[in-house]
Amino acid sequence: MLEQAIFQATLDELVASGYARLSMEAVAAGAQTGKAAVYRRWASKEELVLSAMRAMLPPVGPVPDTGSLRGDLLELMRSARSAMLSLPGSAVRVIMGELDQERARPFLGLMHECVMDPGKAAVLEVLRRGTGRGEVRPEAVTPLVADVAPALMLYRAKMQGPPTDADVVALVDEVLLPLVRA
Amino acid sequence: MLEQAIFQATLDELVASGYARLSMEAVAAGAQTGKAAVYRRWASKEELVLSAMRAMLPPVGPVPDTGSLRGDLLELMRSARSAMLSLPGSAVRVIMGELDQERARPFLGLMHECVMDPGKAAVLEVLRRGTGRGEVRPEAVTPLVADVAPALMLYRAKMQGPPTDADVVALVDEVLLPLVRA
DNA sequence: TCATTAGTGAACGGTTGCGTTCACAACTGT
DNA sequence: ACAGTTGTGAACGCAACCGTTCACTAATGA
Repeated sequence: MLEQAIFQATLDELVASGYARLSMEAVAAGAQTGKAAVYRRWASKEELVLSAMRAMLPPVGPVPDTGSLRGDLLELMRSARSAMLSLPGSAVRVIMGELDQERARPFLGLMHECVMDPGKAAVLEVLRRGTGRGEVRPEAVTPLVADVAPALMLYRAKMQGPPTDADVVALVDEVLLPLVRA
Repeated sequence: MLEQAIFQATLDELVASGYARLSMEAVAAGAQTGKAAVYRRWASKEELVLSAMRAMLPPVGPVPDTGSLRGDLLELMRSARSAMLSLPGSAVRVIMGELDQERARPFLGLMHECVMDPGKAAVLEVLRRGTGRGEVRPEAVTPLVADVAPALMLYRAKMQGPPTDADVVALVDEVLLPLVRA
């Protein structure tokens, strides 16, 4: 289907060129169609990218419940890593990287809604469950603490490249567990 | 001096348009000079931006030594916040935001050398001093832990806008101190 | 004063991309 | 078969920008 091909090409272009330099011409070429077909559906680059992101970001999965805090955090972070390394995840990283720029500001709401808020909610749920088991000190269950893992993963991915599974284990064992334990 | 004006305009343009869309014409116009004068000194946009960043980033200040871990961390993070909110700091954030893109890859070395490595070294020194005082558990003195603060500050700045002093205090008290304490 | 250097503003030829239009072909549904 | 819809590839006029060149002016130093 043509719309699917256009969305796919949009994400490819985002990852290759960033939002700032993404061009409708390149997207149309990547989808093997003409500009007219793209403009018939979306009036602007912004509209197209918003639609492509909404359509291509996977639904949020269930919050893991392994019976232990470490187990939950590991599963959550492995799932986050996996999302990060996917095409939609890579496109999200591009957009987030450009959020300091005025041009990408319209994407802030989408990033909150589809990426950050669900991720934060999942971490908070795991932490709450941990307080019930006496594994987590209650004062650690805050939005700020819940932001530590995504922040670190994004930052380290920029500095060193894609995170490994060992990176995920280190994040949980060296940062998250010491930070939240009772 | 003309070079100073060109560097200033370069940073202004970085913050306004990002690296991807920064143009030599806009830089020249911002410096109230002509393209020929810019090209006489720098062969490319990359060269210009590398030079401007090297010239305009302030030297790293001394590592605070207040006598207490909390005091040191607060001073360090206040200083980081202040740097972040400056023009060079804003330009650094733009470059870092684009590091996932091939085009900005040449800046990775500079970012490590002038921004990340010195910041990390300062945090590690403060932590090491804290182990000496029995305030910090020795296993917390790692590069990963030292990345928590910059990562969180950048992430939160994107999500919510410029950090306040209260944000800095919360970062120290809710995240850093619980994370590293003995 | 004169020679040299540097800067200015404009212009050049070329590239990329925008948003739009168009003639024609292909597809779909009645 | 016919009418309506959609897509294709090309073209349009315009804008922005590139890297370079140029005639002239201004500044500097001997």
